[in-house]
Amino acid sequence: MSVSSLEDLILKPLNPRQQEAVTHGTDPLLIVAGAGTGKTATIVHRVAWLVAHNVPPHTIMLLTFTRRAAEEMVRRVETILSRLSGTQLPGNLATRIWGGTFHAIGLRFLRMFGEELGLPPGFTVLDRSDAEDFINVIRTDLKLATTDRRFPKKGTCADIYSRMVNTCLPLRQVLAEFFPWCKEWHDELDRLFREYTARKKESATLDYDDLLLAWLELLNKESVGSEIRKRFRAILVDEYQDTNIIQANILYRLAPTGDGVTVVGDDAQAIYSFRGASIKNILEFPKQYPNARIVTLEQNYRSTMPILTAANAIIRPAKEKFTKNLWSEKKTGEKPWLVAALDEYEQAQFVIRRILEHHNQGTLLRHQAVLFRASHHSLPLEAELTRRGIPYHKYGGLKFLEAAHIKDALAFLRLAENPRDLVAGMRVLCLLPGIGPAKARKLLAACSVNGGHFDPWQEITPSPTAADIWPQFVQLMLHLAEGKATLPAQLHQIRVFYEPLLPVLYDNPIPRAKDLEQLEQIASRFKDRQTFLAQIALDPPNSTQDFAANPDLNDDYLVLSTIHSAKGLEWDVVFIINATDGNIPSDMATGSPESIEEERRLFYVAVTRAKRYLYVCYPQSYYTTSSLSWQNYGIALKSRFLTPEATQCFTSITAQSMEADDADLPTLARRNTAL
DNA sequence: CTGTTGAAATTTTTT
DNA sequence: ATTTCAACAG
Repeated sequence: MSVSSLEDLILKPLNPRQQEAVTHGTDPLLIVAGAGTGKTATIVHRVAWLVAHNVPPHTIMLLTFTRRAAEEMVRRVETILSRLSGTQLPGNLATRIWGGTFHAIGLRFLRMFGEELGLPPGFTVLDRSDAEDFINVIRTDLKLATTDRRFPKKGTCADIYSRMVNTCLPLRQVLAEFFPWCKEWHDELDRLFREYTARKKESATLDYDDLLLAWLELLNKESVGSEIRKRFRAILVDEYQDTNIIQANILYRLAPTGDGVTVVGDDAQAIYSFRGASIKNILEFPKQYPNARIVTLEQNYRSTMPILTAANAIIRPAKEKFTKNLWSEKKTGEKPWLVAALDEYEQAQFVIRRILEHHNQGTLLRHQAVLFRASHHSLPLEAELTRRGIPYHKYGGLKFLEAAHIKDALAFLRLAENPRDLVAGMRVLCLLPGIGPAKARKLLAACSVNGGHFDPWQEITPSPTAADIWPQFVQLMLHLAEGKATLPAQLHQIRVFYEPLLPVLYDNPIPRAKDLEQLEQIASRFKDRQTFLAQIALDPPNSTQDFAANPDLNDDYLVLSTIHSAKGLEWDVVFIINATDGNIPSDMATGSPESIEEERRLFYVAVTRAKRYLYVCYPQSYYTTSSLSWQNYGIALKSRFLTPEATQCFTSITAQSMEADDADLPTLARRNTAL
């Protein structure tokens, strides 16, 4: 096939603006892509275009926000190219394009060149909760729990630390701006963080933030930096509005001239400033790269016009820099609904009723989603869904891997991989009867000498209570450290040792044991332990609790998601619940004008997820669920973002008026028999 | 030093 | 409802 007809085929499905972006040359390119304007398609086709123009896949880097996004894009590029050329492309593209999150790709380079920074080859990655545990260990060591006032919780400490790193601001300023209630602890926190940094080095562990910092450091090294730079001819960054300063620096160090750089984003959808993301990155891209070209995509392919009108009205009061006005060819459609409910219970009833009605009319459950600001907002709804046997998957909530017993099992593996890993070591050792934090510390000190080995443990009997189990434990660790067994076999051995401990350690040992089996299953898909551990730290699989009452429905489930986790996704029917002032915007974010602006964008992101039907619901009062509750506001108002102008774009109703007798409420079971 | 119990405090979103 | 901390028994 000739190049020109290949070009035609790549460009054919695209609109003129998208084509412009796809065919753009090597000067830096900023694609300002409004919600639903075919951003992913544009990136995918641009990569395909590059490959078709003899840019070798292994010289293309595709940086995305989630691992899943990267995988999907690379897969789509592959599909396009193989369909168009009619032949199989040389090699497996997916493995040849450098696709992944900043963190994942950073890790890849650190595995290759980490020694240049003095990183030991077996270093392990701490996920968020590991980092918290680590901080907690140090916090008790430093005896920061004084009696007069309470020290911030480990999670808050980790938040503060991470914010400090990702925004490159001094601790004092971070506290003043984002954690004013912790200001008085400045000196203690400072000591804590210094110690944390030092101990991470000692234990050969990197947290998420370190992955970025170390990657940047690598790029700043003359030899490695140029070695990495010369490997790449094209670098594409998705969701650029949600990158932070370090990430922008990484990009700059990867391609100082901006040659071959494409960034894609939407300043109206910047919602990750709590993670240190800086909207300046996208706004100042044209300044940083003066020869940059800007292409704006405004034609929306996702939603109907009435939904877009509402979305445009919601974002209008924001001070967007790259003004966009989304439009669609789908002129007709139902106006979105603004639903007032008496309380959360009535809201849940309404939502479920509507979901079932849409389902009856042929919309699968998985094409419908309920979105909310904070993970716990969905709890009343979940209770009701469970009661009625409606299956759902929740995203952004608790992860499968965060369950204590799963973390335990993984800690065995991590410790075997890196005997110096303090968090994993503490975790594993404290599981054994008769061993607490103090003994665990001593034992870890004994085995962390000369790079770390478990041999010294063979000579020790740590305590009478542990006398029985200790030799077995040491055998297990020695065996795992040898690394001869396959990964599933290793996990199996861990299970044999660990499962008998479950009943002593936790309630419900039986379901937990089942989870361990499942973990073994998951592990069988991975080649080696190191990859498995890294993947699982960087990309924890979302727990998919199956509440399916009916096995036929196992493959269809309603989606519940936080708005943050809904980024980039779309559904036919979208419900936004708890759209009250105090939830959207969240009470915790009303401190500064900037954070209120971010909440507005968050609401905008939620609204623009809907393709055909949109319901924005708000309960007018809250239950004072328990007298213990310190949040017992009686009356709630609808979100301040639902201005009169925005409200006009909705049909206002009350949940009650839609609610008929419970008797004619459609049920999943009844409809099921009809299928 | 470990493991348990009860009282007190408690700020969302996630790679 | 959950997490943290202090006090106390073994």
